[in-house]
Amino acid sequence: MGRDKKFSTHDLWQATHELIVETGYQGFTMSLLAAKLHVSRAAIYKHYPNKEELLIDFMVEKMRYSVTLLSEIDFTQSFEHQLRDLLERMFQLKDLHQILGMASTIEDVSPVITEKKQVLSAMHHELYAPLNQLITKGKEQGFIDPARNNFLLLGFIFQTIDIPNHAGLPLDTFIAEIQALILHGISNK
Amino acid sequence: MGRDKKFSTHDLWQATHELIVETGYQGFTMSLLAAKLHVSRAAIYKHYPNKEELLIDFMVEKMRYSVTLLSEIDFTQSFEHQLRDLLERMFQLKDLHQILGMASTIEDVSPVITEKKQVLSAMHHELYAPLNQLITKGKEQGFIDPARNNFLLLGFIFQTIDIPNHAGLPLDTFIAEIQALILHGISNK
Amino acid sequence: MGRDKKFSTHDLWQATHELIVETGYQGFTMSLLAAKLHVSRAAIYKHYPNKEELLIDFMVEKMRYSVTLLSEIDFTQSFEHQLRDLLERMFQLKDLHQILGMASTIEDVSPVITEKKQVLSAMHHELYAPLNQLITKGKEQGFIDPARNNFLLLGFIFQTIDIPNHAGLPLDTFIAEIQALILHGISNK
Amino acid sequence: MGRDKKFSTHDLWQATHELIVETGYQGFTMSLLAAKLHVSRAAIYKHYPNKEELLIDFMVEKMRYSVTLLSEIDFTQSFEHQLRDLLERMFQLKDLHQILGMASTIEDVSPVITEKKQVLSAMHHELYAPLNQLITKGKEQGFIDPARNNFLLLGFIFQTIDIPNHAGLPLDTFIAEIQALILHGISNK
DNA sequence: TATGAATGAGGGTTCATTCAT
DNA sequence: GATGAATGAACCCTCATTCAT
Repeated sequence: MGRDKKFSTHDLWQATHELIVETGYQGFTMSLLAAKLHVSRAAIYKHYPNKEELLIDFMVEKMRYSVTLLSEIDFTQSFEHQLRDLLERMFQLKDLHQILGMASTIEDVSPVITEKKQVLSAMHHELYAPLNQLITKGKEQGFIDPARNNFLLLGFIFQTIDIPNHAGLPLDTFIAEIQALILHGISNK
Repeated sequence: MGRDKKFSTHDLWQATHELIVETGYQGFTMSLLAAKLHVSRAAIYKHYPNKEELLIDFMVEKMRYSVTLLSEIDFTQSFEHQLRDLLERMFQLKDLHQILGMASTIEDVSPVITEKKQVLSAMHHELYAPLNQLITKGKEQGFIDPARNNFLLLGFIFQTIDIPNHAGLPLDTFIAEIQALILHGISNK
Repeated sequence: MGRDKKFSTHDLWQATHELIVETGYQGFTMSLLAAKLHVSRAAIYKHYPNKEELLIDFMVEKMRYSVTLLSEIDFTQSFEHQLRDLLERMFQLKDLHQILGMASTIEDVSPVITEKKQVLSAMHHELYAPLNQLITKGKEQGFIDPARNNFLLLGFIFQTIDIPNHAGLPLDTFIAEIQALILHGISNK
Repeated sequence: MGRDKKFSTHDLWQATHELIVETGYQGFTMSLLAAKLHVSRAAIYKHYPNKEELLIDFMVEKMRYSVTLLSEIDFTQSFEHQLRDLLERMFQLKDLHQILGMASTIEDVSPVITEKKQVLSAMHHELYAPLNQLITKGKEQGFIDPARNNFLLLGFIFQTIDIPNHAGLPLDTFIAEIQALILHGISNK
């Protein structure tokens, strides 16, 4: 019963994803979202009780996907293969990283939000785990100087992945280049 | 003579800078800016006809400063010293880089804005010039493989500089680490 | 077995009554009403074309009941018994009186409404009839000074009945007290 | 400096008073209020940060005035004069009583509201004090049976004052009639 | 000149009502 | 015949901007 839906929850998240990437958190409005979905603003409130909860749920979902994706890495590979594997997966998560950074700016309009923000924060650590694991492995196997600060290396990798592909390289080449930069920087051997 | 101005253009830009770093582009409001200047909102409109133009001009000004700062590098130094010099200067411009990234999100509310955005975009290239020059030098002197794509290397350096200092390293150490990462990546020599 | 029974007009009025007492006219929403009936909002529109008409009809119905109840008084009783009888009946109509007071605030969204509001207004006079009759009787029998204004006495009785029972007296005692106040006011004999 | 005000705080309260009497709490909207003041909705927010605070402040002010007015009664008068005095004062406060009844329905949108609601509640008791005092005096002087419940008598007086003057009696006569009804009810002496 | 006052557009949200299955 | 989905108007509130002193 009831008439056909004009948009599914999946559509909603898809549009949310696009919009948040385009406008950022502060520029994200229900009007724009509704327009993207060709739907009235009110219709969105049938799915989510308010903007904050919509965004938080969206982020949690994305985060869950990210954590899963990164945790599925085969840890038995060689260091270099594992790095390559990781990079490829992180590429799929590209704007996600950006999106998740916005989580902290979501206002605590209800206890539900506060709670979900904490969940999100906790998942952030899970997200780092495989990377940390890889760095540790690199240190153990002599690829990385054990004296180096893990936070710094983590930040370095995250930042490097976000290099914009202004040169328009094919994805494969681009990833290979990124990997080379991460491993050896700009210097000639 | 007229009465004393309550705030100078310099004050205005100072306040704008602080506010934009604190709140981001979308969180930037004329109310907050006026409050920071201890001035009425209306007063700001004596200087600038609207928020967009104020921000664009602010960015152009910052950009001009950045271009100047980077162009003052001593090009006669060795590659490594020049890199270090450059990094230190880029560190001074840190939140600037972030600020300039917002330029594209400024709405084209008038042709003046559109035009100034183009000016800004053009200056972006000037900004890259010293970096590009450095890379070229590196290639000539055999530090960098000449086959490598300049855009990529540029992006790499910009991104690496933006690594957040979560580990809380002292600035000097931090810059040295950044330089090492740029030059050699995470690998052990 | 069969499906759940849908709601009857009686259910509708029952729920309307409860809801309007709980929330008042302005707080009355179709959502709340539908929830009380365990039915979709749309279902209610099968019975009534809009909120106003529903409420007006509800009020007319209640009014009809009230008129009937008050007109069934035995007019052959003594003045005092008749007063007591009347009071007891008016007590049964307590929240009704309150409800009917809201009628004037219903918006004239359609001519039908306007018309029914007039009907309601006319019935108001019928409602007063037994009371008026009683007052007249009281005047004839010397209980009430014939010079007194009937409207005033009517208003007095209506208001007195609406005294809130903050003291928490048992109903019987409460009615007796009300009657005493109506007859003799606060003065000691 | 700045241009002339289109409306003063006094105008605001005047309009608030009228509107709340006309529409009740739930029907009270900022749009209607702004319209009554021939002003934009936004302008009102220069005076009060939100609807609730406006209404609560309005009520507190009215309550303060009421408490003052009632507490200025000369307690040395005879019981009957004091009653008359009180009634006349309560007549001035007529719709106020109705207004204050709405206080409890104001939503607690901020701690400020919650606090002011408590203040209001406390003042309510102050408001009753002179009436209570009068009743006690009446009991002591033999005008009122000491066995009678004070709450009931209070309620009775409040309700009686709210009798609508449908008969259109001149105020003086009307008050005299009210007093007579309070003292002796409808019965002939 | 700088200001306080006012405004209109737009943001989030709710609600009566309509639509289409 | 009842439902879930969708809508538009209206609500409260904020913000960039203009007005008039």
